[in-house]
Amino acid sequence: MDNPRKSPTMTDVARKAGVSPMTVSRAFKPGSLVNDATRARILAAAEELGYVLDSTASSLRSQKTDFVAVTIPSINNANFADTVGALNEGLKHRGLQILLGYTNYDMQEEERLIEQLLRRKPQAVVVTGGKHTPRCRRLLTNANVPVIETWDLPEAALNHVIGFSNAQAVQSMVDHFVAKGLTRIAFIGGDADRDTRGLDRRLGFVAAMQRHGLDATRLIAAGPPPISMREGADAMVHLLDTAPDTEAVICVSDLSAFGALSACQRRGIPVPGQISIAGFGNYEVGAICVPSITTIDPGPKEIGARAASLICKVLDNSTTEAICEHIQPRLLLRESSI
Amino acid sequence: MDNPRKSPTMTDVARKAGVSPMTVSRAFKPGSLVNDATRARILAAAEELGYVLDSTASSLRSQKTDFVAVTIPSINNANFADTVGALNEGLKHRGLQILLGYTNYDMQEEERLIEQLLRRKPQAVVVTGGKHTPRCRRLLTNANVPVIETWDLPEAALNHVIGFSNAQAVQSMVDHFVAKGLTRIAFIGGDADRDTRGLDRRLGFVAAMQRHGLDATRLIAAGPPPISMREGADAMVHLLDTAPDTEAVICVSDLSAFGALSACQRRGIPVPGQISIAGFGNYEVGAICVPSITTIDPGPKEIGARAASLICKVLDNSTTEAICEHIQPRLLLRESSI
DNA sequence: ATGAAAGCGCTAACAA
DNA sequence: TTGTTAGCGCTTTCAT
Repeated sequence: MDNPRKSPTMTDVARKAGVSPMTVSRAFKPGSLVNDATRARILAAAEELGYVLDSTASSLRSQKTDFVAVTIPSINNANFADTVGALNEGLKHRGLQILLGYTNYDMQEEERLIEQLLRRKPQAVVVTGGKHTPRCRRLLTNANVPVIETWDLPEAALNHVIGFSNAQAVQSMVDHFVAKGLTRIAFIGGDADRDTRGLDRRLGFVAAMQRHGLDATRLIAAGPPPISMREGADAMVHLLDTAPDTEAVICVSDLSAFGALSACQRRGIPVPGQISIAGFGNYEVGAICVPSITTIDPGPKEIGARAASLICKVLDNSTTEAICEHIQPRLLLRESSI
Repeated sequence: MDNPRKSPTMTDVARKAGVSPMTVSRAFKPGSLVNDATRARILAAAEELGYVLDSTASSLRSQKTDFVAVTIPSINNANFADTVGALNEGLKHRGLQILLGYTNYDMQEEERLIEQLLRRKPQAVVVTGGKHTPRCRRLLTNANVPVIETWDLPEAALNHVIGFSNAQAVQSMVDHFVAKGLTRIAFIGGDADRDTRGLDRRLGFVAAMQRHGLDATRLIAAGPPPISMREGADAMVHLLDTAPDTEAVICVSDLSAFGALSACQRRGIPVPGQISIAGFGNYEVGAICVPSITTIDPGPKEIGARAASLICKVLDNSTTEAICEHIQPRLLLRESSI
């Protein structure tokens, strides 16, 4: 037996198969010209030796890592998970492997993460959101790879964009409620200084309310993101205590909306009889619960799928032109709102 | 201007800072001995050039990739997301980067994924579940890196294990219901041939029912995994139609349990008044909804945190001894069961 | 269809 | 504290 700590290399396989290392390399590359019999002999030798191709060496020599770096605020969020899932689905056929990082809704953390991920020399970068630290922007620009900002419409795009306006989406929800005759409308969201998409939604709420000449001060800050069900429930309790005449609540996400709904149910407050509730994101819970929750579907999977297509296109053509694709969020009216 | 397509290398930085490439290398390695002034000069030169360390080359030379390969059935599952999140948290301080892959509850896909991930030469591998194709087992064994199987207690462990018995956990739930005097108990889960943890839970249900001398044939197959809220709701409708005298339902996860609960609410069937419901996994929805859902908490974060600790320990000591850590799932009694 | 030579960018090992 | 040499395992390039 040889030393089990040392893995076999192409040279070992080549010797065993009676060919040169170069031929082994070709045998492992799908589209290349190797005699069928030779290839079979090589693959058999490799299997017998337990040989596994070393992508590290391959990447260094060919200057192609087949990595795509992706950052999302949190791993435990079904919306971002859907985007990453669709992205992965669209990339894996090309042999592209996602390198995933979590920013924890923090631009400083994003900067650290991007710096670390860029060292792996990804062939494309997909980030969530359109706001970044100056150094992060510099790092991404210098990297000379396609960058896609998602889930937002940045003021100054780094490169490509696949997103939508969070503010506008919420404005359409406010318009819907106002058209139904509701005027005392509240917003439940996270603290303003972290989650920029959540902040944009709040700003959209305030802008729309002011446009309608309505009171835009029923703003419940539910703490630092992520704002999930528990935070939504607590915020609703607070709202019911401080502004019991509220007619409708728009929540930063379906998760907090479901929490808010549950808080109403525990207090015996009919939804939508006394209060209408709306969320954001079209999470599964909002479609299944009773009453189902009115929401906005920003198409998380579509964002991921389009990002994958764009990456593939750019890597083929090496197109330099920056693309900006707008996703149109859909308003889904359900039982939780009149 | 130089060609923007070509990134600067250590040699470029070294020339600019007036030192040798080796000193630049040391300057970028946190714990190493470089004159403070020299290091400052080097980092300034690097920043000015927009230099980013190339981990690919570094990994090849040092034979340390700082990758940890992780496979989970689905990205869109809060339990596995919690495990990966805790794993990431425990690894990032050491500079270890997770390489994540999704098996889609398919052992063939897992084999393909593991083969691809092993080419990246990870320094440890964490897989979900204890059942794998023979070739997958061979690949993992040959890789000569620590392997951790999680979320299960494998019959024949590959190496390390951090898990629990899915069957036993569900048996304890059955015992609880039986002790309460319930006898007509059903199980809602996915088709038997894919999700092995789900299958184990079903087997645990059947074993416990038979041990109590009860009818174990109220098994609703909700289709191929992932079984989520929609599938749970549909399965509950089917159950209510075919076995309306059922007193309790145990679901393969809290998501399907919540779907089942919603189906009952739509039919006006009181829970737990007429039917008790239990889930698995301690997802947030089950804690927040009304009534809250009785469940089993298998400690997803604890699994991830322990896996991270184990990896760090093994990479330090290069301990060869295989560890098997049992997690004790906790029964959480809530409002959905009497 | 196959092989030989060279080198991707970095760091281990040794030297000063 | 810093420098020199060599080479990690593979693939590009050129040759046959």
